[in-house]
Parts: sequence; structure tokens; C-alpha cells
Amino acid sequence: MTKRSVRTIADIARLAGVSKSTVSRALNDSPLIGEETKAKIRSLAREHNFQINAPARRLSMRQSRTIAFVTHAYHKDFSVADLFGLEIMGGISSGLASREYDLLVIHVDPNDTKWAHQYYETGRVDGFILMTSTRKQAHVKALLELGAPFITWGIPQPKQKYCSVTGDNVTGGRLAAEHLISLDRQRLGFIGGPSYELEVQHRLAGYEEALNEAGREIDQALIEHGDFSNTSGAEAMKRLLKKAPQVDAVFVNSDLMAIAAMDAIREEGRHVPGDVAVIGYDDLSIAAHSNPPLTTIRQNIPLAGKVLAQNLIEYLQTGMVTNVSIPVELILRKSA
Amino acid sequence: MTKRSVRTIADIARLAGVSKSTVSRALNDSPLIGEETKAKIRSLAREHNFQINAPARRLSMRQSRTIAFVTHAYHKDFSVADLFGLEIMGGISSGLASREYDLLVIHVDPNDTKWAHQYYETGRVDGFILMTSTRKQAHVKALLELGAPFITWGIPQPKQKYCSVTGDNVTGGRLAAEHLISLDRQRLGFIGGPSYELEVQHRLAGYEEALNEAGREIDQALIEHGDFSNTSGAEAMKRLLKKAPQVDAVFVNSDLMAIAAMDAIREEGRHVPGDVAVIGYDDLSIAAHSNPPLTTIRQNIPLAGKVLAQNLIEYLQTGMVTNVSIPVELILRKSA
DNA sequence: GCCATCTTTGCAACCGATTGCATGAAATTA
DNA sequence: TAATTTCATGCAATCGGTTGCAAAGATGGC
Repeated sequence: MTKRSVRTIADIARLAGVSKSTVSRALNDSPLIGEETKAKIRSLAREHNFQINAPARRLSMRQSRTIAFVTHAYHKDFSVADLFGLEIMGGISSGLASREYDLLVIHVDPNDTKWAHQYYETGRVDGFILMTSTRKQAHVKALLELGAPFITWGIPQPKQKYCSVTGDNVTGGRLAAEHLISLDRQRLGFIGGPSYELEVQHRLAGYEEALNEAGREIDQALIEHGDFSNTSGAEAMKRLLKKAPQVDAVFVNSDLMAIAAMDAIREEGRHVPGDVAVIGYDDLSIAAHSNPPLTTIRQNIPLAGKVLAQNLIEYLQTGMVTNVSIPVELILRKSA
Repeated sequence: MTKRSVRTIADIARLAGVSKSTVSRALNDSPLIGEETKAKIRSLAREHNFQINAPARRLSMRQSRTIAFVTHAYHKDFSVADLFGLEIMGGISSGLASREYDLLVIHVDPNDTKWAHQYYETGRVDGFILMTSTRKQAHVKALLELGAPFITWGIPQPKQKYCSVTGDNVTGGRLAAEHLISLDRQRLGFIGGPSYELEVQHRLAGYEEALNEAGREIDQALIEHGDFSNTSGAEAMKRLLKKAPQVDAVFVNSDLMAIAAMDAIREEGRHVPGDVAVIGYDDLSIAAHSNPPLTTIRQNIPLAGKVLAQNLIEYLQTGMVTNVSIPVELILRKSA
């Protein structure tokens, strides 16, 4: 409650009987400063609960130590990106915090073309994290043109050079297929996100590889696509059940779609997993609480967030472009 | 791609043949500057795509125009606060953006006591937005002691003076009860969040008022509490069904709990809404997609977010403490 | 035609840090 | 003992804005 009188390094300097520069160097642990002086200054700072002024430091160092998490306005329909984004934000935040970076969240209007300038060239943020979204390619293009540092969740476009982190989608698809095969299911269905998404293509590729290796035929009629929203999951499932009623297992590209698909299956009077085994993707927190609890391919979301943060900072500091993929694992529950 | 050469107001000043101060005033639309000069400077700024330097401005004005959204690390179990928080963040973000404020998201470790200093006294943020969380009272105390501006979602503690926005919980409880009564249900149950939460008490109060007015008895055996997590919703429902098997309707304090409660009801071999009608709270996006689609009390979440943002900024500028409540409405779907 | 007033602009200090360079004292070497 | 390094510190410029005050020119009243 008492107004603090020691607010700036100049105040500390006065108390310690040294100059501003010495205080600044001491607090930044510069080797130029003698140990006793450092110790005195530090204890003074601690004693008076000194907090350095961030805007001044940012102006002086010409960097904001702030990263923008780019997302879009939420819409009526619920899509995997939202919940997934929420969970990954926790990992990003902790990764950033451990390097003393702040996390700014910006909701970008799809038609806005100037957002990147407004955040980057004003010095408000040093870099961006892009999640999956319908406008991602446009955003990537804007940032590349601007020369602004960024990292994306998801597979980079071929021939473009920028940082990315993604799950190991091929292995994910393979694990799902292998598990369903090991359950002795005969007619396996695939419900994917949009077919133009590289993630989806990779998952399908892994899935088909595993089928081939097991000597199974690929039946195009058993492949459906949605847009990652839960409604689209239910609809794709219904189409699949109509086209191919004998389907007895399905690999769905997201937990949210999978949960909706299970509802659709029940609505048709069939049982999960008795009649149709269902396997999801992501292992969102809700997967453990669905009915029945969802067997799924876990993406290690907190880890993914942490790596996104770390690799972006790495890039800021060294210019090193990294493209890493995070391992996935099969989580066995009740639905398959 | 080309390095921009016009980066500072000094550059603009040179081009326009005026001084830095004039440019600064012109861009801030100061009445001190002549119209033609203003026009010339503005067109110059537009032409060169000038973006003002935020850290410098913040240092000079001694305010960051940034608000912190305080949340906690996500945990294994999924709680309403998370999804609710996600949805409200969209509203907050748009409210802040329209006043040219930035949104910083900070995940506070429950044992951390210095977070507020680290953000407020460093000048990184001008104020805080607190959502419901187990540590909320501790956070409120910390911020009050620090004299830092903040606003909370939820009912303020009696006798404490700070800004808040909350849903109209009494009316919410009343609407739920009136609807269940109008359905001719006889044995109404109540599953609340933690009983020490004022929100929960108000919802219960509204609910009981409506029962009383309808000439119904309040049966304490039909009242259960959880902690807003989905698991707790399922457990409370099971306890309720065991204690009072004749229950034919239940008002659950959150959508997430309600959805879990519906699963619990089905597990006991009973039907929703045939045997037991269920009504939720919040109208999260998932409510429309549950099985069956959930009848619920809608909190206008985007509006709530916008008002949180606006009232906090209002407080920063005028010191006016506001405590507002946002109207709620009944959303009819299939579960009741 | 002179003085007071109003409008528009510039000067220079300031916000609170960081950092290149100069300097003085202490330690080392010859 | 004198010359040379090394170590620790301070001076002052700088980052890019905002703003109080002075001043110059335009306008108007009498």
C-alpha cells in the first residue's frame, strides 16, 4: 500500500553509491562488475523489491520479449482448433515464461491484412506462433513478406523455409490402423479433416501403409472427410454408415469429431465398440470423459507447446530454422 | 521485403519539414496542430506505412495499454473454468482491441506470490482480469494490497470494493426451476458447484424462490455439490440417484457437469429427458452438440468478455468502480 | 498603426533503461 | 621503480516517443 520510493535503477544507484550503469550491469550479471558490488546491489534490489521497468528496457534493447499467439475469433460452431489451441497455450506459456518471454494473444479477423505490421513493426512482439486455421497459408505469406519471425504448428508448405512443430502424423495413422487390425476388425473406415491438409494426408498415408502391410485392400468408399468440427464428424460418420453399413471400425482424425461420430453411431442403433470400434486423435482432456472413454492417438500437447516456444526463441536468437515432429502414442480406453 | 527507411516520427518530421513534436501531435490528433499540417503528416505516414514504436510510447506515457488475463496451469481434469475461459477470452480480446489495448495471458502458479509485482510494477500491464479459480480470493487480496487495478468475473466479496462483472445468477436459478416446474416435473434436484461460491449460492437462492412461489417444498436431500469439473458432475448425479431415485429433473450448475450427469443417468439405465430432465448452465458451444442437445441457461459470454474489458479500462481512466450483472436467458433444446 | 490575442509550431527536457568508451586504481612485469 | 596490463566503474549518448513552455506569425479591435 505504501508508495514505493525505489522504482528505478537510478534510485538503487543512489542508495548503493554507484552509477546507473553499474546497477544495470550488476542486475544483468555482467562480468564487468566486481563480486562485492554485485552482491550489494542485488541485496539492495531484493530488499526494496525492485522491479525493472519493462518498456524502458524494451526500448533500449529494441526487443519486446513478447510472442504473439495468433488465433481467430470464435464462431458458432465448435472446432478442434479451439480446444486444442487452449490446451497448447498452457505449454507455450510455460515454455515462454521459463525464458522470460510474455505471451500476447491476438484474435485476427480473417479479412484483416495489416495485423502483422501492427504487431511486429510497432515493436510490440518479436515473433508469432501460428496454429492451424483456415487462413494459415495467408498468414504465413504475410509474415514471410514482412520478414517477421514465426513458427507454425503443422507441416510446412513444401519449398518454404520457416520453423515448425508438428505431430508425427504418419506414425499416428499407422498406430491407429495397426490397433484396429489387431482387434480383428475387418472393414476399417477413415474419417479425416480436410483432404487438402498435409496433416490429414500424412495420417491417411500411415494408415494405408499399415493396411497394405497387413495385406488389406484400400477401399476408397470407406474414406470420408470433414472439416474438424464436431458436426462434420457426425455427418461424415452417417455418410459412411449409409455407404458401407458393414464398417466395423473407424479412425477419426480428431477427438471432437470422434465423439460426435460415436453419438452418430448410437443414433443408428449400433454399439461402440461392440459393432463399431472408434479411435480418435489428439487426446484432448475430454477424451477420457466421453462415453465410452475414447481410445485415441495422443499428441503430447504440453510438450508441443513448450517446443513451439523454445524453437521460436531459438530462431530469434540464432536464426536457426527447425522443423521438428513430436512423437505420438496410442492411448487405450474403451472405444476401441 | 525492402527494409523500411521511415521508422520513427523523426523520419516523418524530416520528410514533412516539421519537428518531431508536431508529428507526434498530428498523429495523436491534437487540436494544437493546423488542419493542413495534420493532413500532410497523416498522408505521409500512410504512404510510408508508418507504425509507431510501442515501447517508446509506453515508456513516455508510463502506461502499457496491456491487460493481463490471469489463469492457472491446466490440469489433468477438465473444469468448466477452462472452456468458459476460452470463450470469454474472445470477447475480452475484441473489447480490448477496440480500445487499442493488448491482451496478455499469464498462467499463475498457485504457490507463486510475486506474480502481481512482476507484471504490474514492471509496467508490463496496466491491469488484470481475474476469472473464477480456486485461488481467486488470494489473487484479489494480492492485487488489493498492491493497489493494482483489476476486474473479476463473479460476485465480489462483501465489503470489498473492486470492479466486477457477473451473470445474473439469481435469475438463472429461477429460470431453470420455473422451466422444470412448467414441465410438470415433481422431484427437482440441484447439482451445484462448490457451496462456498457466491455464484452457486445465488443460483440456489433463485431456484428455491421459484420453488417456494410454486408452493413446492425444498428437500435438502435433493441438493448436491461438485467442484465444476465434469467428473464431479457425474459423481454428484450418481449420489443423487442413489439417495433419491424418484428424482425426475435436475438443474446442474454448468454445462460440462450437466453433460457428464446425463451420461451418469444413462449408465443407470434411465433416459434423458424421459425419466430425468436435465438443464445446464453457461451455454458453452458444446452444449448444442451434446447428446441429447442440452437445455441450458445461457450466459452471454461474448458480451461478458466485452464488458469486462470495457469496465476495466473505464476504471483505469476514471477510477469508477462498477459492479454489473449480465442478463441470462433460457435456451430450450432437447434435454429438458 | 499599435497592441493584445489567438493559432500554430519548435525547443528541449523527460520517461528508464543499455552500452561504447574513457578513466583511475590495482596488479603484474621487466 | 617505471611501464604495462587488468579490473572495476562512471560518463554520456541513445532507444523513440510525449509534453510544458516559449516564440513566431496571423488576426483583430480601437
